[in-house]
Amino acid sequence: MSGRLTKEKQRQRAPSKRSLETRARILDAAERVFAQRGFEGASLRDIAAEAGVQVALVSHHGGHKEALFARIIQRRAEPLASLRLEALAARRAQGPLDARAVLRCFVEPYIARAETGGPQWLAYARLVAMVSAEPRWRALAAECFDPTARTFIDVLAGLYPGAPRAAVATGFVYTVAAMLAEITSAWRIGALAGTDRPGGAALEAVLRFCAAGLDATLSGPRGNASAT
Amino acid sequence: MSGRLTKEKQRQRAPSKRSLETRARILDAAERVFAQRGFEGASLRDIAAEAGVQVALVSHHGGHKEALFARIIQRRAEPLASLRLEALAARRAQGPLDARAVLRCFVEPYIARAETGGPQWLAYARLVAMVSAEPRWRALAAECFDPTARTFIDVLAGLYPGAPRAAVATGFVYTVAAMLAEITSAWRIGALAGTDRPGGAALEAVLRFCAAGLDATLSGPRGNASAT
DNA sequence: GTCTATATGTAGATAGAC
DNA sequence: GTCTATCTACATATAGAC
Repeated sequence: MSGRLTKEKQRQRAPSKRSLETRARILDAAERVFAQRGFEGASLRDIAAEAGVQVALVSHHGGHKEALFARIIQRRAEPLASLRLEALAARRAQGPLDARAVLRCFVEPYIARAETGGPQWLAYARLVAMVSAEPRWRALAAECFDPTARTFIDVLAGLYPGAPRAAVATGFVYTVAAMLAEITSAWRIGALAGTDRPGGAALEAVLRFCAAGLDATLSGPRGNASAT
Repeated sequence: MSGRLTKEKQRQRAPSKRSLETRARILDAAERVFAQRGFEGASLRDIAAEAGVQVALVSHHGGHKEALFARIIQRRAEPLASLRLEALAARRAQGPLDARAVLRCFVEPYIARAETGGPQWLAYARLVAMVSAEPRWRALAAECFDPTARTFIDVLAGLYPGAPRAAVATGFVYTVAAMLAEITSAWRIGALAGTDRPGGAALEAVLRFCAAGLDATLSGPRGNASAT
């Protein structure tokens, strides 16, 4: 009897290698299709076709549509959060922080993967932009992104003791917006400029803009709206 | 015969007052519903219900779904572009420009209406964020937003003669991203900060952050990625 | 201009064979 | 775990009465 139970447990807990590959293929396909067509615009049939499997398999591995979407966000949000927090800890060990260094720990893991991590990370970047912007995903965003965001806001607030926490949060959200725009609107920058930027410049561009913006927001005199 | 023709033309070109009101009600309803549920998530039935009319009437006034969406974007994009260009011309007449003054001419007409112009302008702000982010609306964005954007980029480029145009375009796109984030992610800023910001601070927050970021991007030495 | 009615397609979900 | 087949619901769009 115990032998039979163990066997059943093993069957539940150790999916075959083939099954795991299929599941990953489905999640990757869903990531691309959701990113390209939006949540409502992507049908399970599109996703199945992209993954090269039958429609029913998508439901089987992904659950219902909304659960599938949440699973995709969570799948990369967790390792990404770890990378950011590890970068912050490592940088802290090296010496005193400034705003640029803190922002770099947040931005760099994301930009580096979106630029060179292949189409999956670029697709994921689009999904993050969607989740951050649409109120529909408020709970998902809070679950996946807020803990790390709070940590970074805390650290930044520590660098500017006089600044109100709302101002720190504002600057942080603008930074995230610029970072997401860098990824999802690179085409528009190219179209408006008429020239291509050199590859690899994205991280430096975001850091330069946002570190200066944040510093002006948090260290300048407060409440003195200029007349211009 | 000419009398009959004239009468027909008049019928085509002078819709009744009631018709115009119905059309506006439909466009307003569509603006809210699209903003709340996204393009694909909003059904013509939802829009009809929101407007208090029959489904077929939405098609009649709005055309097919995609045309209806484009119409909504265009409806406010045109007056908004005029407001921005007029503000720029007026400010120019007052004396020498700096980056902050230029950005203010772009940002202020939008932020002011999104903050105090009622739910329609807030809904429209969300739609602009969608159009700016999703590749699907690339052509619409180019048509509605690019001419004004190019004008502002030209003016900014004139203020920083040494800066590459790609850098100016980058800073401008980050500014637009921050402005849109201010509108569509105010809830998130509040959630992360734990406190509400004072009303009316949005314009000043965006200007302070982006003017400093732009100045650092365009006036600093180029190509010297710091080690931190 | 506005309504009712409906044509036609496709969505998400699942039951059940293998 | 995977596939076939199908259910039910709702989408867009339009024809035609009033």
